[in-house]
Amino acid sequence: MLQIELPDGSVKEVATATTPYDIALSISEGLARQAIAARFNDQLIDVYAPLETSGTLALITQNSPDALEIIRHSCAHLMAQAVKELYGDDVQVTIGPAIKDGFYYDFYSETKKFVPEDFPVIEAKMAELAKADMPVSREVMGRDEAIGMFREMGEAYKVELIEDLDVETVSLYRQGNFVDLCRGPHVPRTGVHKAFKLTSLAGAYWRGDEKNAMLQRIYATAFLNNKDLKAHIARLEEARKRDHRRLGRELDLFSFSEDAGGGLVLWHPKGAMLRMIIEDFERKEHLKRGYEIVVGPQILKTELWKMSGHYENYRENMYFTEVDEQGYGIKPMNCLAHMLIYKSKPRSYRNLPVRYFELGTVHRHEKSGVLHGLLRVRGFTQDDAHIICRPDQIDQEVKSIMSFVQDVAGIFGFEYTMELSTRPDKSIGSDEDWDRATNALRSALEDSGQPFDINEGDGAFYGPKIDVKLKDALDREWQCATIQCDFTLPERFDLTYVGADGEKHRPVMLHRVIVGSIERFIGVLIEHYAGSFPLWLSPVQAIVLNVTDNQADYAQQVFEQLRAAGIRVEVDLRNEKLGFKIREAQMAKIPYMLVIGDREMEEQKVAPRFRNGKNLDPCTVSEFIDFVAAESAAYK
RNA sequence: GCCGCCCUAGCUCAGCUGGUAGAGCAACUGAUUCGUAAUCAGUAGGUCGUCGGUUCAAGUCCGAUGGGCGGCUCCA
Repeated sequence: MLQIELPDGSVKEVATATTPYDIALSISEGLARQAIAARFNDQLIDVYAPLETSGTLALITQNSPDALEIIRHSCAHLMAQAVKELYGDDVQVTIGPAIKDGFYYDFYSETKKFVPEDFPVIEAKMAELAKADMPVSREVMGRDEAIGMFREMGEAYKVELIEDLDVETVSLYRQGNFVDLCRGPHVPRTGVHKAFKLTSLAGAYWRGDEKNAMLQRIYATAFLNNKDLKAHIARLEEARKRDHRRLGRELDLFSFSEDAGGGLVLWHPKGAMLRMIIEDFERKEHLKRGYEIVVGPQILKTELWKMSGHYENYRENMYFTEVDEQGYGIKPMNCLAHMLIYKSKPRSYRNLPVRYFELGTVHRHEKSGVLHGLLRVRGFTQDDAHIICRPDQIDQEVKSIMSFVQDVAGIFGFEYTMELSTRPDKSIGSDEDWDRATNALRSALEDSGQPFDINEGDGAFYGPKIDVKLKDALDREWQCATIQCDFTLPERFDLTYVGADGEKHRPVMLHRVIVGSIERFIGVLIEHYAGSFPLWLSPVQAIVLNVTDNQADYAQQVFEQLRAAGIRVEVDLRNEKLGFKIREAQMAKIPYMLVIGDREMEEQKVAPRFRNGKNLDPCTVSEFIDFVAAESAAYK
C-alpha cells in the first residue's frame, strides 16, 4: 500500500499502481472530470500515471497555474495530429512545445508549403478531433523499438531525436492513430481543448542551427475557454497600438527611407528633441558619477581594427572605406579611441580608475532580416563608457554601474531582467582573472537584490558579462544595459599604469552601457509610455489654443513668454473650433493644452487642460511656468 | 542571411474569377469666429514598389529585384 498525502494534509492509503485519476474519483466525480494532470512529489505527471511510491499529490485542474502550459503542450499534439491527418505523408513532425502565450509545432515538408489559408482548415480538423474526445494515452517503449517504429513511419526527425537520447526507454503519447514522442504530461482526453487559434507561420531551423534544414513553424495559442482567448487577442490588438513604429509615425518622431538605406534612422524634429533630452540627461548623470566625457573619431585606420581583433572577429559587421590608399574602418564600437586617449600619457595607480564616457555613434552591418524599427538598426548611438581600473577596483566599479542602472530604470519606471554570462569554451585569459571578474559581477548582482539568470558559457571570449533586458509592448526582451569585463584589449593595446612599486602593471577594462543604444532605448520607451511621455521627456510640453481670432494676439504673447522661459511649447492659432484643436493636441499626446478664450484674456490667465481630460484651475502664465519647472525637475 | 507573408494617393484601406483605379482622414481653397476629442463646401493628388514575361488586354497571372512584417540564426 502507498501513502498519498493530499494538499489539505490528509493522507490516503491506496494500492500500488493507483492513478491520480482514481484518487480524484474517490474524492468527487467532478474533480476527476476536471483533472488535467497531477503534481506528484513536485513532478508533473498524467492523471492516468500509475503511482509506484508514496508521496504528495496535487491534482491539476483548470484553475491551477500549471494547467495552461499542459493544455497548450497537448494542443500542439492536437495540431500535429490534425496536420498529419490532412497532409499525411507529405509532412513530417518534429517538435512542438508550449511557449509564453501559446505553443508552436515545427513541421518538415518538401512538398507542402503552409499558407495562412490553411489555418481554418487545420483549426476545423482540430475541432473535429477535440470533439471526438479521444483518450490520450501514454506508453513506454524500448529505445530501439521506438526508433524502428518512427523510421517505419517515415518520421526521420523523431528518429534523430531518439537516437540522440541517452536512455533505454522513451515515452510516447497516442491519441487516435496519432503517436508522438513526448515526455508529457498531457491532458487525459482531446475533449479538453475548447479554445485555440492558429496565429502565424514562420521558418525555423531544425534545432535552431542555421546549417540545418528549414522547418515550417506554425504558431498558435490555446486557452481554457473562448473568453480568455478573446481577451488575449484583444491584448495583442492593444499592444499593436503601442508599437513604436506606428507611434513613431503618428507622433512624427522618426522615419526610415528606402533611399537612405535600411536600419538608418531619420530623426524628425520631435524625435530629435526627445533624443536630445535623453542625451542631456545622460551627460548630466555621468558627470555626477565621476565620468569624463570624451569624443573619438567616426573612422579609424584598418590597422587599428586588426590590432584590436575586430578585423578578424567582427569584420563582416563593419563598413570600410579607403582614402589615399589608406584603409579605414567606420567604428562599430567606441573602445579603441578610448584606449588611445588612455595611452596618450603615462598613468599612475593613484589616478585610476579613469571613466571615459561618450555618446558614441556606431555603425554595424546587421543582417537585413534582423532590422526592427528603432530596436535593431544599423547606425546607433551608445551611451558608452570604458572604465580602466586596477584589478582590485573591479568590484567597486561594477557595483556603482549596477546602481547607476537601477537609478535609471527607476526614473523611467522600467522593470528588467538580468543575466550573468560566464566563461565560454573558447576564451582567453587566466583562470584567476576570470574568477575575479565573474565573482565581481556575481556579487554585484547579488547585492542588487534583483533575481538574475546565469547563462553558462555565454560570455564574450574576452570576459564575462552582465546583460540587462527591457521588454517591448509584445513582451519581447531587448538587451539594453550591459557590463563586460575585458582583459584582452588592455593586453593587445599594451595599456599600463605605474603601481606603488614603481613597476608597470596591466589595468582591466570594463565596457558598459546604461541604456544601451539611444535608438533602442527610445523604441522601448515609446512602447513603455504608449507615446504619452512624462512632462520632462515630452518633445512638446504644452500647446496654446485660442478659442477665436479675438485672442490671437494674447495667445501669441503667451506662447512667446513660455518659449522664453524654456518650455517646449507650440501655439495653434488656426481658425478651427476649440474641440478640433483639442482633439489634435490630444492625439499628439501633448501633456498640457492651454486654452485661451475671452475670459482668460481678460484675467491675463490661461486655462490648462491635462491630456487625461482633466482641467486645472486657470492660472497666470508665470504660475504655469513654475508648475512645469517643478514637475519636470523631478523627472515626472 | 534563411523561411513565409505583404507592398494601391502623405496615412488607413476598397478594388469579385485579368477589361487601362476608388473611399475616409490628411493637404490645398473658400465660407464659418464657433469654449474642452472631428464645422461645412469645393479642389488637387496614384506610370497600383521596381524591372521583365504571359495575354488582344495585368493593380489583378508568372519570374526576378528592392523594401516592409512575423519568425529563425545573430545581436545594443
